[in-house]
Amino acid sequence: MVTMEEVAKAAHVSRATVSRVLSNHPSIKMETRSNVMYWVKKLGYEPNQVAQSLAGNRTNIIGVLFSDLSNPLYASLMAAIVHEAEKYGYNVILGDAQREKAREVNIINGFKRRKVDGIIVRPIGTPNKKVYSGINIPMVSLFKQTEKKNIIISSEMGGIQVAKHFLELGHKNVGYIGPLKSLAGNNKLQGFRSEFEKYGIKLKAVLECNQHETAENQKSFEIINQYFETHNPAKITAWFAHSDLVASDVIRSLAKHDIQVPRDVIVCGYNNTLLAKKMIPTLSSVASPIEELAENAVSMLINEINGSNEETEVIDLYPRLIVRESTSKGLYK
Amino acid sequence: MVTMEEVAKAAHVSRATVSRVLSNHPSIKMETRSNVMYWVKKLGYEPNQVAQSLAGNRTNIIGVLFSDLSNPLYASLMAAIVHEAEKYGYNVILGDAQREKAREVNIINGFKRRKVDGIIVRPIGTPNKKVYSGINIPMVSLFKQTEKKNIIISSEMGGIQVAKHFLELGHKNVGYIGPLKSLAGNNKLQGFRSEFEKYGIKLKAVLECNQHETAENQKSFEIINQYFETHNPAKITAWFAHSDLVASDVIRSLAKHDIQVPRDVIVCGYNNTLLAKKMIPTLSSVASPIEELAENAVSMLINEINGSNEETEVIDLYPRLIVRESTSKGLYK
DNA sequence: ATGAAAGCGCTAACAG
DNA sequence: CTGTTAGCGCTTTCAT
Repeated sequence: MVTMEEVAKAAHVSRATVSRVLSNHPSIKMETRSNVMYWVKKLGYEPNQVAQSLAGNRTNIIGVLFSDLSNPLYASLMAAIVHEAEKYGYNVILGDAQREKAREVNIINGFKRRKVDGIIVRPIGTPNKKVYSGINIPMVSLFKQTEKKNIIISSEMGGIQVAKHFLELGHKNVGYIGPLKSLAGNNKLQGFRSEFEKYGIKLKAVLECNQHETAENQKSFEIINQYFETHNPAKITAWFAHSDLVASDVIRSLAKHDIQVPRDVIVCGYNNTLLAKKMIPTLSSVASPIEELAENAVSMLINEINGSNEETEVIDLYPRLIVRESTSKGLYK
Repeated sequence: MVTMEEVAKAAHVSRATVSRVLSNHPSIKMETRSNVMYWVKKLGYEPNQVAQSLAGNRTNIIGVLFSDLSNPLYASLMAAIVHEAEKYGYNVILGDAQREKAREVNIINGFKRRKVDGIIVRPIGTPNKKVYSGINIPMVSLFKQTEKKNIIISSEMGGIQVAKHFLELGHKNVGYIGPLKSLAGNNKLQGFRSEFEKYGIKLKAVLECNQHETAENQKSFEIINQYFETHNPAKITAWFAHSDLVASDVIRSLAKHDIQVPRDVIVCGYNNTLLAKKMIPTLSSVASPIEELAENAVSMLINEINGSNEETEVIDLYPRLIVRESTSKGLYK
């Protein structure tokens, strides 16, 4: 392996000079610079980042921790973060807590031992104060608020947009299906409900399903089927599902009862996954601004790494409803 | 920050001893060990992995490089690799070449500067000999063969399985749609075709579409539509699509022509994505053994890191057809 | 069984 | 503008 020492010798300068040339230090004569660069190239020298990290007290690595990478939303978010970090010359070390709080702590401790310059985390459930307040390195939390920097995507706003869309299409018999206990689920419902209440309209059904975002979990299908056993499936003409997966289950159940989407009933999902884009019918869905989220998270983090203020801060991002076939037809009753 | 030095002082031993205790060196008296551990805990000492890496000449990091993370298959593979690596105490640094060869090289060079202990890579297109042969650290290639270690998933076998399935259902008028130029596409087709040829059956249609695995790309939809303009859509009763996305387009186009799947025509996809699991109808699809792939890749790599043989090696994994609604009915003509 | 000492390859004052 | 020097925090012979 070629070391800086060897370059220095070949170029008849000190290691310090080589180091300066490589880090574009201003006080270097053009001549020395080109001489050094000549030898750097000639010898094929590549700096050892581990040594740089130790000496420079800076790794240029950020740790990214997800609550659950099997959720496709997070998988694409992760890609976006990697791309964004790369622009700033940062590498990403990845952690997946797989919905287990214990892992969450372990992974964060691992990040610390690695001396990552900062952490981006999507916490599991309600962020544990003990864990998150005690983190003494730059941190940005996604989706959940902590005492550090935070980027939130307003689920309430998502619900409101869907409600407005349903209202425009003239629907008054509407239902929601999704989790009620989780914060995100609750907020979606809040927004959705409040918008209808402005017009004195009450939700005709609120079905609870606290399922995880995995394809194998069929709970929501059973729940909606069960509901249709005792209720006329055609009565509610517009369903808001808390995820695309659940929306797919709703459509499937409706189909089982010979109800067509969107001809008879319309359905809206959430997350704008592949499924929404390619299902038949394609699914209207609320899209989170993934790229924007990644950009904000990375730049916010790097600002803090570079020593900007360290106070609590919250950025609110808004999701956007993407209308597709599944809500493409109004009923105008 | 608590350093090893401080622990050593507190415990009245040398740093070497602390180091030995922490790395479970055998020649340490029980008494010293517990004394040292007492102070380690008391002071909350956490080893600095950057320093360990520099001194120990080993980072316990593996670099993982994908050709294109927007492909959902790779996103889940990545999660599996992260989980697997964690079991061995390794962290993963992630790279995404985004289908650009130039990035591929840059990222690999970045990995080298980071002194990763090994690299797992899914190369873009045909692996560039210059790039891949010259990598002088342990490496495992996924899906494509290089002169290093390789794990291949036989696409040919996937095609064969689909063909067998179609044959069992009595289908003789069958078509393929997918890329012909890429290796994987070609192999799928080879396997599919050869199985039918055993029975003297020729494929009735082979449609080329070299699309990327992104939801936005509608090319395959146009291609199949175009085909149906000049061919009776009901004539081919079984389609093999090279991906779930393309399969979805086929089904959509058939629906447009009032052909129902699977009642009139059956369709099989590839990759076993979320889409396949949740579409309506659910989609039969060929699943790659992601977990197995991750396990093999990581253990193969770590074996090489730990100095096992360094010869070229190839592991062949087989995909598995998962039958769902879209091919659930035979025609028995 | 433990300590002393020599690095790992680089950065960053401090001097000149 | 460049060189000298002192580390960064740990591992690992080589002694004892």
